[in-house]
Amino acid sequence: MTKELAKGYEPHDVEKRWYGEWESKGYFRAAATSDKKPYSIVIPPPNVTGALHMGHALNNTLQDILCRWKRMQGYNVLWMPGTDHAGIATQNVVERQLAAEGKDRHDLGREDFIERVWKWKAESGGQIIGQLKRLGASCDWERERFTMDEGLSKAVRTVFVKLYEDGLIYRDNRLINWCPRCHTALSDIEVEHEDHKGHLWHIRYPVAGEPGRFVTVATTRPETMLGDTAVAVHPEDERYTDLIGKSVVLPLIGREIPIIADEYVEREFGTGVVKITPAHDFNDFEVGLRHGLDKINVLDESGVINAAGHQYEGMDRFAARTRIVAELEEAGLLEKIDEHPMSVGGCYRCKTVVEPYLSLQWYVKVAPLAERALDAVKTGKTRILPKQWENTYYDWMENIRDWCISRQIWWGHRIPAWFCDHCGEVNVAMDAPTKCTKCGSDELRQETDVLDTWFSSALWPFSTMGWPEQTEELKTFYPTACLVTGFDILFFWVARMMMMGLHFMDEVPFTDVYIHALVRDAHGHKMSKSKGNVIDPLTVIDQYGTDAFRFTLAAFAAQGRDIKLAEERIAGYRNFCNKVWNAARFTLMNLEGFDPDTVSYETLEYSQGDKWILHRLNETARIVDETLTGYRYNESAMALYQFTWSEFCDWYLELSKQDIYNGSPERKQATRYVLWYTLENLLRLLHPFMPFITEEIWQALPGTKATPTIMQAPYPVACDSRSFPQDAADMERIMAVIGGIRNIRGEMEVPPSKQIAVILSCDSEDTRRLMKHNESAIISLARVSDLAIGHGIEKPEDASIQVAGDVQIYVPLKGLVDVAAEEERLLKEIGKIEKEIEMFSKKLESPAFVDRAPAEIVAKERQKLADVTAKKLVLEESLEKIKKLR
RNA sequence: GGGCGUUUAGCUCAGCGGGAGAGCACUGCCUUCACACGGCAGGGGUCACUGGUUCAAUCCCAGUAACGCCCA
Repeated sequence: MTKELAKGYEPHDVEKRWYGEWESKGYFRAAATSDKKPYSIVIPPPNVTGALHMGHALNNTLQDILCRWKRMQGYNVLWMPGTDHAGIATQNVVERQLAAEGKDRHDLGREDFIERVWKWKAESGGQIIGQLKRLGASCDWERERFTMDEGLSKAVRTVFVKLYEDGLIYRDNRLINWCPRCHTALSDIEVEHEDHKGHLWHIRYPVAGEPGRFVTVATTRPETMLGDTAVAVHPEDERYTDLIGKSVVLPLIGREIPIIADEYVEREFGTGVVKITPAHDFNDFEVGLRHGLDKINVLDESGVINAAGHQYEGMDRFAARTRIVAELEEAGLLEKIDEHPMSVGGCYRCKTVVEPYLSLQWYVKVAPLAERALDAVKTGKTRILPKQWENTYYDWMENIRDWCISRQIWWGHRIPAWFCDHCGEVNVAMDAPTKCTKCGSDELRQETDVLDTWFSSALWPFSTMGWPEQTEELKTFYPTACLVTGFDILFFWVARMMMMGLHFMDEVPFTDVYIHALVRDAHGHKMSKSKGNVIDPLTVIDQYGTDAFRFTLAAFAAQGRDIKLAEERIAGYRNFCNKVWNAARFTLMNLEGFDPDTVSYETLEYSQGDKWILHRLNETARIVDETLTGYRYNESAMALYQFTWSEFCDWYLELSKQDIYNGSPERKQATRYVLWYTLENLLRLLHPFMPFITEEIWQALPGTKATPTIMQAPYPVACDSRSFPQDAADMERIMAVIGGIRNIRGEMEVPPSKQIAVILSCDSEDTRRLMKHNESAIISLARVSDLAIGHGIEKPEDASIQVAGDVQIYVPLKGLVDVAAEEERLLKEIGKIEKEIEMFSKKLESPAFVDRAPAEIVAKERQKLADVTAKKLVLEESLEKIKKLR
């Protein structure tokens, strides 16, 4: 039954082989209907242009851990995969290709361009799917969706029409954020603000009809003065009271504009006089509305000055700035230039400086939607974890502004609205109407704008399950169990899914939102191509294997903290994989001819060590269950790591050797059973974290398997019948004795090849029996040739001593070491103990502590002090004796 | 300007109201029949600073500083 395993773990072949097997056998498939309890997660759809980066790797590893875990727990698990059409990003990719051919999208025209994008997608889009598979992602690939596939497009149109009919979608001509390179509107959150060193230009505007009199305005954007339609002062600013109602003459242009008073003006800013440019500044736009000012747009869609800019027409906005400043200076109208730090908005796709731009766009009225989304979190229908993010969510939801959803690009869901050229009516419908619903004209033009990419993503939890059709999938899997994501898309995506889910499904889209960290480089910097500090997950996988990488991510995924990915840690977990592998090799080597099917757990007689490892295994299962339930991945990973390495390998495997090699047939059989049992359970516990190596080993284990894959084997649960706290505690006393002997060996530099004689003097009969009962373990793990156990034994004069609980350990030194070394060792040991004694004594001497601390705490401290004092006494006596030997 | 987070061993990070932990790195011994990607033993920390609460603070509270992030 058992197979030979290679000496070291070689991940690549194993990964490829098992992933292919799992996928082809349909183990990732979810049933639309099932008796099992459902558990569903929708993947945050990566951009179809995307390549796997650290963020994806973390995000998807965490989801896969949950899915594999829940699947093993017997749930009907759906992990819904797919990709996002990523409007602007994808259009940019194809436009860059065209540019390389010396063309732009207008050379192709809309239809051909879109066709070209589809072609690009078919050929090179979605490479990330293959990369997710290398990560081991157990998505139900047969259900893979795309935000622009037919079903999802229908969902998008349905939602748009319904929201329009509900009065929650409207058109308006106002200022939006405009990217002069992408030639499209952006929503507020698609603008990334960055601090820049800017300037504050002080410009003199001559007062009309009062030659020689000026007001000085301060501005960070002098070129927009071309569109000024007023200057404003604070109504209570005494410096300018007499000017209110008068006019100034706009320099360079000569247009006369009014001086108005508005409380928006900060008296302390600049000179207290500001220019008002309603078409190019968000605040000025509001002022303009209050005062009925004209809005003069001086830019075209590329950020070039238009005809309204008179002599500056055709100049780029930044060139115009330079020219205007120069000409103002020439005219003696430039008073001064101050340094001025300012925040500049950039397009989140291409980093171009965005322009507040006056245009007619479509909006979603979000206030009513936001209210429900807010309420759902406040009432706990959806939990956001870690909890601190709830406040961020509340803040944003409470201050939310209407969502600009139209984009002037071609790649995306075209807005289902048709304008009647005859009567101007806007017809919004699922499908192209043949005539105007108002006037019956057939002169209809479809809106050319497409929807914000995030509009379709907002529907993802239900559109992927077939909505608006009432499918079995929707019934079974909506709402989903958990959404795993980074905080960077909390607003872009999570908040909007909440709003749309509640509005259209009347239920939250997920009950938990788990927000994970951002992956940074080892120094805490954001990874970016320009900084050259990007670590490519695929390179890591090539180098260390998927399992090691996944385990690293899980171990780093502490809540509420960014991950600084240190490569040494990955190497450390690669070593861990190798350790698991070799533990399995050892176990299999010793299971030759062993058939677990013929052995029953109940009939075997277990040793102290057996019970200890069974107990620890049980505890580990309990901890993993608890921590994973709370999304405390790092704690699960640590518990598994410690158990595997420090307990199973370092102690149990070593303990088992003497029983396997020298034990009675019964002892040998029980040991083989416990080895098999522990390893088999451990593999299942580890599987969600390390899917490949666990499957590879599990398949090699002897015994009949109830399932064809470890993926479907039940996840271990802690049970009281396999909990042996007393035996485990006793075992730990044995381990302490072994530790004591090893300490002497180590400190005295006795090589492992040298066997030593040891005398154990126990303070009680109980302890003596325990030691005696486990003497073979002590002999074998401490490499003892001669072990004497008794109580009240006098310490031989030339022996080295160590104390473990109520056991004194004597190691006769003759021929091993010189007394000086022992003296030094004892002094060191006593030094350590003295510190402890001091601490406990101090505490117990304080009446306040003894009187007010809980009795059990005081008793505990007393016991500790007694133990430590006794130990010190023994060590001191032996130090005296050693000194005499000199 | 508003909000949030972080500060613990040389490095990367856990932890947390009652004797400071892990991995890597470091020192010593060891090619012990699973593993040198290993074993055993060991060194190393006024848990950022200042106050407060408490019998007891690395942990709770307040403030300070440095760094980072988000929003305006």
